[in-house]
Amino acid sequence: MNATTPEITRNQMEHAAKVLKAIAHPVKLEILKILAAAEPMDVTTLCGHVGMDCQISMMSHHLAKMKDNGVLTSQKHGKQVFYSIANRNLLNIFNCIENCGDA
Amino acid sequence: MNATTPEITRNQMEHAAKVLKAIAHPVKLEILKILAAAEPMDVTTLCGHVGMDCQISMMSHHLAKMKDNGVLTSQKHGKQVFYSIANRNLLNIFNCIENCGDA
DNA sequence: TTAATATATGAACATTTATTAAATTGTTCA
DNA sequence: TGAACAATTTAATAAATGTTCATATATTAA
Repeated sequence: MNATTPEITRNQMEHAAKVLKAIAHPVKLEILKILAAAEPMDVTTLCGHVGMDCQISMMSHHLAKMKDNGVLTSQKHGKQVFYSIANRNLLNIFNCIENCGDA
Repeated sequence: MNATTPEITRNQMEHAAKVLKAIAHPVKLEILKILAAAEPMDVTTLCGHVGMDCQISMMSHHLAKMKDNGVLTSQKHGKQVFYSIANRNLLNIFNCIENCGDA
């Protein structure tokens, strides 16, 4: 341990970077925002909210990555899979960014 | 304008995604954290704080991208260029992520 | 069992990002 | 001027991402 930046934090940084990478995409942010307002939601409905150019396959890829990185959770009911936000604390990210936009 | 997600937000999402992409990297997050504690700072000093595996050229690339996306600002003094955080509001991101890590 | 629906997966491709080395610009000082 | 230093730029390459299409799995209904 020296006086500069402690080594320990490196792992935290790597984890944080993974989480951020898992949401640093317009569609993924929109998924978060939609779920923030109405969660849980199934893939097809979610796709409808995202817009006309939405494809289920693409949605599925995005959702899988977000789930893999601990951003979302899922629950199966019949043929449908419902997604939720794993930790709503993450939603504060929107505040951070909004305030930065035009400052 | 329909009842689902308003079109307007798309631009905001795209902007937010750009900002997030510009920091979603362990070294970039570390740069932010170092500057948060002692800003402004020149490139060589910053590189020293990041660690032994730091190369000036790499640092310069990271800094350029962060500056291009409005995350950092820079000011030249003599031979050195000092970087600062454009909007310290963004630092709240660390809180969001820390609280999400192991929840 | 077959058909229909919901979602996931895998391959292929284009695009973007990260890393490194080499060359370049700009500044200060002798 | 020219040597020394700080930082940027460019180019080359490797690696990761995003998108689309085709296919596969799972569930339900007929």
